[in-house]
Amino acid sequence: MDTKAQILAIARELFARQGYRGTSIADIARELGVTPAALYYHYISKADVLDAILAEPLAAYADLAERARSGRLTAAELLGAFIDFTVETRQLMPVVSSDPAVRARLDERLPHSPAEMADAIISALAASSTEPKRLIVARAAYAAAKDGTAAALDFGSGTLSPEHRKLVLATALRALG
Amino acid sequence: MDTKAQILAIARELFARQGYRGTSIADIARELGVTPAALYYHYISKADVLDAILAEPLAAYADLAERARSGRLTAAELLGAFIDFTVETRQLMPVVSSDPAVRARLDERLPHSPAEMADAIISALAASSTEPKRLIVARAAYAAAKDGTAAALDFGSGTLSPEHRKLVLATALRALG
DNA sequence: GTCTATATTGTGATAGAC
DNA sequence: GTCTATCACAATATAGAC
Repeated sequence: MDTKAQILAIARELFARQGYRGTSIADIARELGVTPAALYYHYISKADVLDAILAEPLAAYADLAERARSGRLTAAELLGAFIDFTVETRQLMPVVSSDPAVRARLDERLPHSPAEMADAIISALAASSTEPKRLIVARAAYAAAKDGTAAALDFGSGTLSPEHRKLVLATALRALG
Repeated sequence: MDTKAQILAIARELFARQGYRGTSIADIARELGVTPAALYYHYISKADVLDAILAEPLAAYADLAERARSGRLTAAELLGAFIDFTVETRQLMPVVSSDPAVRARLDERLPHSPAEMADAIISALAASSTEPKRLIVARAAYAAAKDGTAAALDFGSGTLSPEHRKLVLATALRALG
């Protein structure tokens, strides 16, 4: 593994465990076995490391939101895709996207903020209804899928069995009504 | 309002908006119209301010977990109480409890960590079953109640109407199966 | 109760040698 | 590519005057 990728792997883990603000360049450098200055050869700033880590998950999320907007997916397909996305990004998204500093950065750098993308998915789950009641239920179902997946990953040592995937999907669909 | 309470009100809002780490003593002091040093007359440290803010919500949460452990509540009663708790602590709990620095402090200061209390409630929702499938569904229902309530509060300008409360409760119960 | 002044530490980041 | 040395700054916190 080249150094840039190593840095990302370490930063990913530390950001997930301690948060973005709670992790210093020195923390990452220590884990890698170099001095902080060495990191600046590979990435021009701490925020640049964050960007590199989030680029792929955010692109996948944007893609999911785009498919949701198209209206060509059933609720089951949409929730299933969201469950799979949650599995792939489990360590990172919850911790990092809850850091206000990170959110502010993403809001000014992305065409659509993560919150807007979530809205697109939730709106599609509500069958594009603008009625508050449908949107409340859709957001509850979205949360059920996310946290149900997280719970299943906890019990499955980090992997989601097909059986548990079915269970979580059925639970979220039940919530959706 | 006395100064101590004013400080808490300001800190509560800033912590909710910018996170604990993202808010400095200087930020709070500026909002109050004094110098940072003045705050140290009222609270011995920034963590002390945090403790004062969280004491009441955490006690309420611990009480809810205790009632869950007693096994004397139905799933509907438990979820209803959790929805009401979520309404009362809406600004604070999500942001603050997702800051790793805050979590670490709470873990070492409380008899039961917030995560343990959540487990107690989720276990009760699973009817004290230790089967992973039941616990996964229970956690999904718990999340549906939480985020459904948050969505309803968004649409209701910060208040939860009886109608929306019924809706969220029904949605979470449906997820629970 | 609040101020000024300051100690102290941590952090992101740069310059320049090797 | 990595180092040493260092800067600039922000943050928590304290001392002591008013």
